[in-house]
Amino acid sequence: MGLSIGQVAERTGLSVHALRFYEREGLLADPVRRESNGRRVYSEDDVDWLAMCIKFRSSGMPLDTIRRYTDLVRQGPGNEQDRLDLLRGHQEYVAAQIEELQESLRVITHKVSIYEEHVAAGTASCLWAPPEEQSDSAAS
Amino acid sequence: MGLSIGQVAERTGLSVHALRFYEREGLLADPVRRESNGRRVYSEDDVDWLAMCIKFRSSGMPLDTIRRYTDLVRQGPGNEQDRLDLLRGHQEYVAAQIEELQESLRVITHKVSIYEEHVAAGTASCLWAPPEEQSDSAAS
DNA sequence: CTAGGAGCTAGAGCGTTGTCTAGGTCAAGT
DNA sequence: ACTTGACCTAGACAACGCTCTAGCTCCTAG
Repeated sequence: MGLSIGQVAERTGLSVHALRFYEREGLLADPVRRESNGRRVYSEDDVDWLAMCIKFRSSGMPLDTIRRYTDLVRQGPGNEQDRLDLLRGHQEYVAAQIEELQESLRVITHKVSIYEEHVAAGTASCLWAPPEEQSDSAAS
Repeated sequence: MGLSIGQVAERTGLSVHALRFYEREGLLADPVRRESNGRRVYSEDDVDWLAMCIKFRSSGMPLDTIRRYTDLVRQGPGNEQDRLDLLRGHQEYVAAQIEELQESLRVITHKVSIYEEHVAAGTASCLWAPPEEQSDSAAS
């Protein structure tokens, strides 16, 4: 039931350093319990919470915003609208990111296909215009 | 035909500081020309190249990698395979990012919908379990 | 003639997100 | 008894990607 920081590091993929750092930054919903000797004891709930933080982080939510969300949760019931606003904001942000990446991917894939032809044609490269940037801007 | 740094900043969205920074970092395919008085003169090609750099950056390519790509282009024809490898690597990276973001978006959207019900039900929030993290991990 | 604005270089500073070090405690194994 | 390994705190350091400052030169408009 109680997990050491090392165990939590192992299952979350965060380093023990990062775990302590996240705690200092106030990203844990409730203060981590301690053994008599001062060592941290994490619960499964803590791990679940951390997993959520990691999802937030990996989708580009700044630690600062995670902290604000955490604060709302820590304050308890009554601010669900605020949490919802925050989540919706991030939802839109992630959706926008996906859009942008898809657009970038199209561009990159286009460049890749041009180089593929180019390379497949072997020495064809030597036939291209010497001013490289021109051939390249033609490629993009 | 020749653009000042301010004009380029305006059309690329980069700051003049960032433009000089990029140049110092070797991200420009060819050295920017200068007026007699030392001021930079950019060509349309430079702007195109910068636009490509921005696409790379916004899709998560580190400046370092952009520099490597730039170096390849600067070296001229003959290394198309290397360029292709680099582009393919980034292509995969972007695709993976999109996947991850889509997964995150699903999770977030799920949380949002739970809070929406929650909020729509008005004071229903008060009916939920006081230990917030539990209700929340239930929500995720 | 002078003030403003844009540009220049070199280099310092900064926000974010960790990572690492120093110096120490504690428990278990040999 | 001693070593090893996990853990602790406080705080220094680092990578990345800019951003800003200081101190200067130009050009143009009033």
